[in-house]
Amino acid sequence: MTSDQMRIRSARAGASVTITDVAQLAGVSESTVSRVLREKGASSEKVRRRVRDAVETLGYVPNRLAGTLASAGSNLVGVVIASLGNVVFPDLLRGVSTALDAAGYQPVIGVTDYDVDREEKLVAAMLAWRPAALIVTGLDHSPRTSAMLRGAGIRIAEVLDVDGEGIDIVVGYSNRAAGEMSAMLLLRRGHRRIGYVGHDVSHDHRAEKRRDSFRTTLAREGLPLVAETIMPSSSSIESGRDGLALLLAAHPDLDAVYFSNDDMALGGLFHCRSHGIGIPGDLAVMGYNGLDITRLAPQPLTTILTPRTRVGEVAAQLLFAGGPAETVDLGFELIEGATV
Amino acid sequence: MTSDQMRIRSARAGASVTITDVAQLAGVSESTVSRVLREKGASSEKVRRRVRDAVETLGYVPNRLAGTLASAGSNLVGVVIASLGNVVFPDLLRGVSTALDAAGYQPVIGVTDYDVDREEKLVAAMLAWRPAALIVTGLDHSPRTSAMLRGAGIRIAEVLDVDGEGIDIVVGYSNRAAGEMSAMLLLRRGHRRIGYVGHDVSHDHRAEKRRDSFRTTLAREGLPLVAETIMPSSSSIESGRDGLALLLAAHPDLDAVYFSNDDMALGGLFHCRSHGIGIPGDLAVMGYNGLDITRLAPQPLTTILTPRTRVGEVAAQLLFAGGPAETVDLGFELIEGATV
DNA sequence: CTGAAAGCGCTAACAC
DNA sequence: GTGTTAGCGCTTTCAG
Repeated sequence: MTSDQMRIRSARAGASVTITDVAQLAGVSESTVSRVLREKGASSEKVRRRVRDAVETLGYVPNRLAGTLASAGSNLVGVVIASLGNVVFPDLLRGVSTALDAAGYQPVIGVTDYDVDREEKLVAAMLAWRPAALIVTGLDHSPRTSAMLRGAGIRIAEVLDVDGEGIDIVVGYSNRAAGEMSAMLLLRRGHRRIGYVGHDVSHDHRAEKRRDSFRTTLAREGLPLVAETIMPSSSSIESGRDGLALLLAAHPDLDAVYFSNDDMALGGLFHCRSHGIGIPGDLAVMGYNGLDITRLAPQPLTTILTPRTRVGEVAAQLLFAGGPAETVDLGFELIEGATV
Repeated sequence: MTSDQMRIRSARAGASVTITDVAQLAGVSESTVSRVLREKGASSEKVRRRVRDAVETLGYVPNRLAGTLASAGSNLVGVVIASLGNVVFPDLLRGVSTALDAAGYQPVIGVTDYDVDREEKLVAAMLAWRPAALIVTGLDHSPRTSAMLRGAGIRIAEVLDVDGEGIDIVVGYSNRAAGEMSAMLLLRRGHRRIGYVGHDVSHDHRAEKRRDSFRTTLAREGLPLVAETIMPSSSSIESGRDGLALLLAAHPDLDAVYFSNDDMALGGLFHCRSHGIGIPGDLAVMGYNGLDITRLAPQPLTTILTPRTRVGEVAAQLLFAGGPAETVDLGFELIEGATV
């Protein structure tokens, strides 16, 4: 290799400058460079200076792959969420990201799209990076996923749901309680002919729990659900709008409708507004999540505000707090808007 | 160590079963296990079976750290976004995640909160994991960040903006063109006393470009911006609402207002509705982004729809397409709603 | 305070 | 087809 080739090689080497290169340039051993860089163990001011200079001129970026392999212990935290199309998850991520950041960890995210098999694959893939911990959504996993999580030897946080058995740390709120509270509110306000409009919840266990509990509560109180429309797609404004249209076409006499979440409810409100249906006079509407928009609108939606960002924060903190396995129910807040 | 201790150790070892353990149990060499697992090179059915069984009974999860270090080449892709509080970024991530997924890569995300220093730190941190490629938002970086990106030796995609010089791959749309188009539309519709309500754009270069171009265009057409209100916080419905209130208090005679984005514009609409200001009769309102809600509302907002999810997809694809450095302008779509 | 040596768990030639 | 031998780039004892 000519010296020209070498120059080219080192120029384009970029990220592949190694600790050996730094050591050579600084005229010290690799272990010394390592110590200086991690500020572990003592070192003389002179050596530190030389190492720092070498790092600078070489543009050395430590290879954490190698570092982690050698020392065992990465700062990666896997975060497996169900979707990015539902504000709840970005909100959750925001909390996670903030807390992880403060603790020096970095999130690696994966999106399951509510698919159990994808969750399984994702968890396996994350585990392969030997993350420091893992955050997954919900308590319902495939047996293999559960087995992997249990056997991973790292702390696991399951979030956004507390209705069920957790593996280690669980942070969330009760979707069942939310469903029940919604039913009770509608009844208390005197509504008697109640319907439900939902998205496809066959894979969204949390929405399913809300619906089941809502139904059960109504039945228990002697005023069972009159009718329901389940849209085959995931939740969206559009789907809420169309869902309500369908439901009302078949049951024009309903006096209240519970939606699977705020996006759906918003669609419902839009339908009513453009069809001259008075709210809550002609029809009461209730949602779930407490999106900013539904709370700030001129006619605020009656809904339940969930502390999802806080859930992310708390989960991320608990992961590294060294405490025992525990379930933290952060609760939720009923927003008595103007639509019920 | 007693056999009991060993059992305990291996039981809790969980993720730390190594390829050596598998090799031993299967009665083959480590390289054979490696080959079987990666389906590279030939192997007899018998051996494959034994290896698979061993993997299963041991619950072996390959360590990608080691794998990557040995083979050079991870499947991680760093994604640096500005925020999670603005729908644009989750939407972008959705596209990225979909495309990456299809290609067998995994996103590692970092959030800068519009802070250049945090961006610098994040880029360094991501580079330390030797990602296969990197996606960053915008074209405006600190000199050190730019240097790192250039010297990383991997493909870089800069997204959501095409107004400026890119490093490698650039996918987005022109914020300047959007600002200009908005100004021209308002003028064409006969508005003459135009104001602007924005969030703090000192770190949000894309919003800044829209505003500057909007202003410049108005001035060029001889009808300069009458007044503007800049809220000190990041964009939100609340801040748009309060911003418009302030602006109108000082300039009640405005006939149109351009907002820094749809969230802000929504807040403006809410203010108008609760103060009896007719839209677009008394005041025209224009936003930017084309959120679902603004398009589906009974009175759809006049705005510009940006293809952010597609941007994410295209960027992720181009990263691994092996093509040359290029800039892809995906354009945007003017949504002529009912508020102008 | 600093250096030498031995791995971390895996892949990649190269033999056999 | 399968095993052997070297590392990948770093951290970590353990000497000195």
